[in-house]
Amino acid sequence: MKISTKGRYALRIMIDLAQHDEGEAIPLKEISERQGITLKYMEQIMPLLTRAGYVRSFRGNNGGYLLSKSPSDYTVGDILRTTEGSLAPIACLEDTPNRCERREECKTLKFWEGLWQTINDYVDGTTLEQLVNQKNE
Amino acid sequence: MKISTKGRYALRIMIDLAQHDEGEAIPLKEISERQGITLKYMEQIMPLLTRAGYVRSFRGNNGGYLLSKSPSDYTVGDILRTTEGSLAPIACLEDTPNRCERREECKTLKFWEGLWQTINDYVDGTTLEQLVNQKNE
DNA sequence: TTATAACCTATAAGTTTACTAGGAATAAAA
DNA sequence: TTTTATTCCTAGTAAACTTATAGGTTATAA
Repeated sequence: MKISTKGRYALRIMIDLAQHDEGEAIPLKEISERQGITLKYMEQIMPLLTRAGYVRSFRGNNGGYLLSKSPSDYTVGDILRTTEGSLAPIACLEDTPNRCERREECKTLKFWEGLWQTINDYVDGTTLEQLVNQKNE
Repeated sequence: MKISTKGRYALRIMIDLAQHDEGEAIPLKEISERQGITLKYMEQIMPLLTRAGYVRSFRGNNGGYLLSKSPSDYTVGDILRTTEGSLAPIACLEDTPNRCERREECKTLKFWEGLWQTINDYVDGTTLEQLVNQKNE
């Protein structure tokens, strides 16, 4: 029951982009050095965020990435679902043909649906801006 | 971000034990047939529940398992944590030496702690009895 | 004594995770 | 126009994890 590095890194990358936004595209190389995440692995994560419209990418010299919206307009849930996929705790809940033949008599299905809902509510209740402004004691 | 079969099966096994409890030990073979879970795999899951004191096991002829408490005395969280391990969504949260050297400056740690808490609260808010009495529409 | 059942340990196939690698496309700057 | 810096795309891969199988040992009621 773990969030993978894809989701965790994506969150840190988005925070980094928010913190260092001065209007100029930020290359992954910079983020890689600050965050200690390998460039090549980040290159695999970023297209997910680009395709979702969460960042704008600029190729070529002086290229890099910029957030497309204000940090307050992203929920953490948006970012996690885009990179991790669905946060459903069991495959049965997804549309995909993972349905169980015991579905009708399943005593646990509603419980799992509730957990899924609870997780989604929580992750959608925090914005990227709130994380950026997070103070550490 | 998925619950594994260990946790899901354990829950179904506990429900099955509750539903068929008539004072006599229930052998895994019966549960296996009803639930469509292989006997050998269940044999690996049960000792976790036995050691946790959640079921009493009886070896030998006419042996099997019985719940040690009333279904209302188990939360789903108890059962899942016993079989799945901690429900922490990232390893950083656990005591184990998974701590990150960026811990002090981490903007996301509190968020993950909150998710963990939210998950634990939810799974501890449902009892085995409630699942047994679950009606399906 | 036999049958039945839990218990224990090892192994193995399949899947996922977390990368690594190499090159193609793009675009600013020299 | 050439160089340099960057994203993008696809493939490969080692390690870990999941989901079992398999075989044998121990315990106990009939």
